[in-house]
Amino acid sequence: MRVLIAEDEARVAGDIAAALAAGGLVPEIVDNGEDAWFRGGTETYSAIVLDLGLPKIDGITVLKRWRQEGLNTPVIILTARGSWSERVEGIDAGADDYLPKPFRMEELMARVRALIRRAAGRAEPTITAGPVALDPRTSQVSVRGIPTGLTPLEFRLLNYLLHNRGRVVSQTELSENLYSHDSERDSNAVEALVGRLRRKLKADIIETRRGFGYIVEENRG
Amino acid sequence: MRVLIAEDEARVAGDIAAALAAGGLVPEIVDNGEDAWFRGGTETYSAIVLDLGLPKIDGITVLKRWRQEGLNTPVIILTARGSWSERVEGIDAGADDYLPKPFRMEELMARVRALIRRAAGRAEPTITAGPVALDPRTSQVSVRGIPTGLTPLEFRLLNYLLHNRGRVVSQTELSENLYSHDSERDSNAVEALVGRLRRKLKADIIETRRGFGYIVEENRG
DNA sequence: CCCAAACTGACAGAACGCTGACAAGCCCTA
DNA sequence: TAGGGCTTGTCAGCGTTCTGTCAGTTTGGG
Repeated sequence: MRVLIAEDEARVAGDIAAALAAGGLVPEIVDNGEDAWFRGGTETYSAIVLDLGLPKIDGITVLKRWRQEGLNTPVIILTARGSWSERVEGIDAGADDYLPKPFRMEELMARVRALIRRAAGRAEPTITAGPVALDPRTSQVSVRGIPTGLTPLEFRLLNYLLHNRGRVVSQTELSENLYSHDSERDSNAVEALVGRLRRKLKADIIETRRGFGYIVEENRG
Repeated sequence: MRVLIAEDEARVAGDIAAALAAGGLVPEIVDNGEDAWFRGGTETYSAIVLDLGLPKIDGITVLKRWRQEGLNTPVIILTARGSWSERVEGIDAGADDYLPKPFRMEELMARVRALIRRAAGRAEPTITAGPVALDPRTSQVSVRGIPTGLTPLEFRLLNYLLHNRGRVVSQTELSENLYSHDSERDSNAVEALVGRLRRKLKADIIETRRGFGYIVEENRG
């Protein structure tokens, strides 16, 4: 049971890590938003403890990106004392719970455990678009019921598009979200990727909006 | 600013209504889940206060149905004291905020106000003029409800005109805003562009002010 | 009636996106 | 460590679509 701790104050992070470890969990610490985003998006954690005041990328932004990418790991955010707006914003951005600072360690532990327990029971519904079904739990994609093997990158692309159904997603947005950063200019990597994905999903669910980007239409049967 | 209160205990409902009214909001009370679902789905409210323990249909179910129907009014749920699972369930079901009972009335007021403010911030983004509707979120334009495919430049032109409704926009202003740099003198690119756009939007929303420029009249009715 | 401004259709060069081929990088196995 | 398979970025060629320009026509104000 790995738990990601995104907290820039080393002492606080250390305390949380110690408490979690004492509870049988495996803590990992990052101290800035960029690392948090990357680690959270690429590794698998049972839960994430996210401080909102992070260097480089702010916590809310990190959370929003995760949710947009389809990450559904339970996230508990640590908010400044009495900052009500932060809490609402956090919940809007997809936080599962929040804890105002300062807090007692036992309380954090209780909530983290509760989240993990819940997440274990929670069945994330598969996302579908036409004949394509994506199951985030097993990372499996099937077309007309037939399991289809996708490469990791293809899967991330499809996942992102499905989580943003009904919206035109530009190539820049895609490359920003699929690759950690330093988007290469003048590269047709995304085009090639889309082409490969289309060939594997025989279904024609990804439309091109020339000059705008790609779109998966909202559920049509 | 109407607010729906779904709460079966008459005294509590009355208290909330009084507090909201004192805050300049217009409260409406329903005392069971069925009415809540119906009223919430058919009337327009700025926010909804939803007790989870309702007769006939349980609050979580009502909330889930609303969200499924696409209702995106902010909802704040009232949960039983210390019932952690209810809160998580509520958020999963689409609640924007929760408040454990018992609560101080000021706190409820603060949260309702925060939600309304937030909702106002994410104002409905589609801009309309006559039968033409432009949705920046999806980069889609529809005329009389029929999606209409525009090229990137046509889209930018329409977008600019709609953002400047009721004002005459000169050709130079347009070419300065549509093209990144040095507008060509002696070119009728803009005229050609306007012509193409007009043909696609069968509607006659772009008027010519000979010698001055173009204008899209302010929405009336 | 005159003339400039605006419109329209045709056209060609530019921009865009798709595809197949290839190669570099990576992981696994022998 | 070498080799094979898989993944993914790059490149070049191709067809499609977009868009500026031109030429000819229409419109509208004075």
